[in-house]
Amino acid sequence: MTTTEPAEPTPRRGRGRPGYDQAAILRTAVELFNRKGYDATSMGDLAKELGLTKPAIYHHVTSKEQLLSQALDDALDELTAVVTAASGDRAGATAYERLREVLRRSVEVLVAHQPSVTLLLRVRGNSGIELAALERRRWLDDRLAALVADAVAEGSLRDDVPPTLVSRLLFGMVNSLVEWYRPDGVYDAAAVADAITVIAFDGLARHHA
Amino acid sequence: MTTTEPAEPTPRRGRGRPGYDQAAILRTAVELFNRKGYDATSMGDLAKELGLTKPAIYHHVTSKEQLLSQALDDALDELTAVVTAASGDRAGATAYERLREVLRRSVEVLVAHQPSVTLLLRVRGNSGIELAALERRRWLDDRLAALVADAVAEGSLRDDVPPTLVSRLLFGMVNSLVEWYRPDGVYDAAAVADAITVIAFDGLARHHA
DNA sequence: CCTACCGATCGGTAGG
DNA sequence: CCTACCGATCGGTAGG
Repeated sequence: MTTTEPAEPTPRRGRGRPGYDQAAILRTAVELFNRKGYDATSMGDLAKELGLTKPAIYHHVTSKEQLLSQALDDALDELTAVVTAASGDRAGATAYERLREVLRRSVEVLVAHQPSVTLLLRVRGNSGIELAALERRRWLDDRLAALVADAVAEGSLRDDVPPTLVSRLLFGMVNSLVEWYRPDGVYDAAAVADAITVIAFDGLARHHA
Repeated sequence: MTTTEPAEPTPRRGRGRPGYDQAAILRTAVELFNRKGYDATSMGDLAKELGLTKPAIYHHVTSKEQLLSQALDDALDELTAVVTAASGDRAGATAYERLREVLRRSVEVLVAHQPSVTLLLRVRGNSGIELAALERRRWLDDRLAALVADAVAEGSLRDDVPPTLVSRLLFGMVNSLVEWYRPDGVYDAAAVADAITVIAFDGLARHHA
């Protein structure tokens, strides 16, 4: 199990206790949620990780679910921005170009917001908050499927594979990022986006009919 | 939330109670684990789903973790068989052919054993059983990465994308199956395997340099 | 009266 | 298989 240092306390404003703010607690909470799972993470675990007592956390945060909700909103807001920017035909951009763009920007979001997106992709719908997040996710998936269908319709993508299947697999590949990508590793977001684009559009095979 | 009927009780052996056996309880348990998450599923939930009391379950099963362990073993045994069959060069088969084969057979396993594989792919390492499963998974991933590297080395796959990245993305795409594939849907295992193979090796783009 | 907490414990529920 | 429970721990809150 990886040892993780809690998010840095905000720079001390003079004398007194370290003083976490809401954002720092959220970062540590999301990291724990992803490492152990949301349900398996107790507020006591979070307190220990932060070097606080459990009641002290409630000085900054109203509930465990609020932490989940904020992380899910962060991920969903970012992904929604990407999909919205790529949906609807912008001046002169083909569906194919917009699909490439949404793939590239999705990878950037997954890399820049990996903790919250990871949490989002693991939501099961166990509460109202989770169900609402799943509904927003479905909206995103529908937009992406429509974009793929548009690219097939305009003739830039092959039409011998069902567009819905292509959409699932394409973004399944992108989403798998959260399971293995490490920001301190050898690949940056651009390298991953390039690899995905090459695989998806040009294929890996060197010689084929 | 989807309503799910519990696994059918084994055919009654005459008079008396329905009489679940271990396998039927395991099926229902795994289905619940996947729907709500392992930690969020209580043995009471499982009892209600089966129409039994909580203690009655322990007549058939020794612990909640045992149910998890059996499901993980099922998934890992199946995937290991696929990878073992494809690893090491069999008579006359190129790495490229073996890679295509392992992709196709992986899809078949994911479809035929979706519940247990889904559970496997969500394991976080929260217990000894989970850590052992993660170790077996890592072994599989290493074998798959080696197979991709072999295919690049023999010249059948393009070498301008890092093989480790290709391996991650390829099996990320395959593994995403567990998140959306429905056995009662329009696509069978062969259709999905074909789509993955086409995307991965030939690419989606219709015209490219 | 503020902030940033603490020690102790609440009502419920977990797996067994 | 059920009724009746256990040791422990859950998320959250009391007064100070």
